Amino acid sequence: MRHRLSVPGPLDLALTFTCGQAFRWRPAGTRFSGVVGGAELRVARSASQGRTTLEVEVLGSDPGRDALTRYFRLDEDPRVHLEHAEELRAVPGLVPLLGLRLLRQEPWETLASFICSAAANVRKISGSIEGIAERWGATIAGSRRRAFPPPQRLARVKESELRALGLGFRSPYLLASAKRVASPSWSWEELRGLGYDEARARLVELPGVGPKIADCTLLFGLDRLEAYPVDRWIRRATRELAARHRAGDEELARWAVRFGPGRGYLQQLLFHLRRTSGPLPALRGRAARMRRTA
DNA sequence: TCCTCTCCTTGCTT
DNA sequence: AAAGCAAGGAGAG
Repeated sequence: MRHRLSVPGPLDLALTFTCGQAFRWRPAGTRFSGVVGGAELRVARSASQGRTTLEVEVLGSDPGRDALTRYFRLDEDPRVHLEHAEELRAVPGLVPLLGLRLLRQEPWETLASFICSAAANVRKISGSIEGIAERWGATIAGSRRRAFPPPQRLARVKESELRALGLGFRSPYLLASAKRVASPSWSWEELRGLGYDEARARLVELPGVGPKIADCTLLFGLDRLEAYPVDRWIRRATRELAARHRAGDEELARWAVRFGPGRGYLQQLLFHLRRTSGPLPALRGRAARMRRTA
């Protein structure tokens, strides 16, 4: 099955897939291959007459056109998220990153991925997630890749098996969280209905999940763009922008509320920018000064 | 309550 | 070759 999806606004596939939000995408010839749900997707960008199109080939169960549009967030132009953060236009190198699309990923896979992210790098996280899928994931018709296993499946593996995959100290956390999420008392739908603070508090109760991983799960897996995950790079970036070099993580997240409802997306741009381009200039806009105590 | 420090695995880099 | 580093969290002090 093939789909051709029209793309509003800029689109940079390499940036979207390698920026550290998702861990199952990799180059495949001139395209990118990724696993989403029960399908392998092979995607490429094409453009003609000023219109951009995303070409999607589906192997396995077809998510359907609407689900793909949602996953790749092609129902919006990413530039809208800068409307409440005009001062960020002054940050060199930020605007060219707007081709990065924040993906709407599946919450369990997102949670598991970021439990694996503790004190790891993107390459290691990808290897861990791919290893879990190869070992316990369902096969995909017509593809050599495998789906990411549901929590009920992962809840039945042994900690030693996770350690054998190289997950190290993250192994007991991932296993225990899988058991919690697999239990009947856990409901992602209920979580979606909660406010940001309550949903975050619920996630932090899971073993191996602190504020940062909870925010990543909310942002990448539950479509909550008000989440602003503060990791070591965003800590540096935001301290520099705010010119508050002693600020703690929660204080930085509160400061970033000024970036508006799309701050989670902007966090992703800042994360990439800070990693690739070094220190950022302090914001000097009127808003930055007036709301310094917000 | 909040802050700081250390430990926890692994593998690649310097 | 020893140390540093990588989308952190838990527990102690």
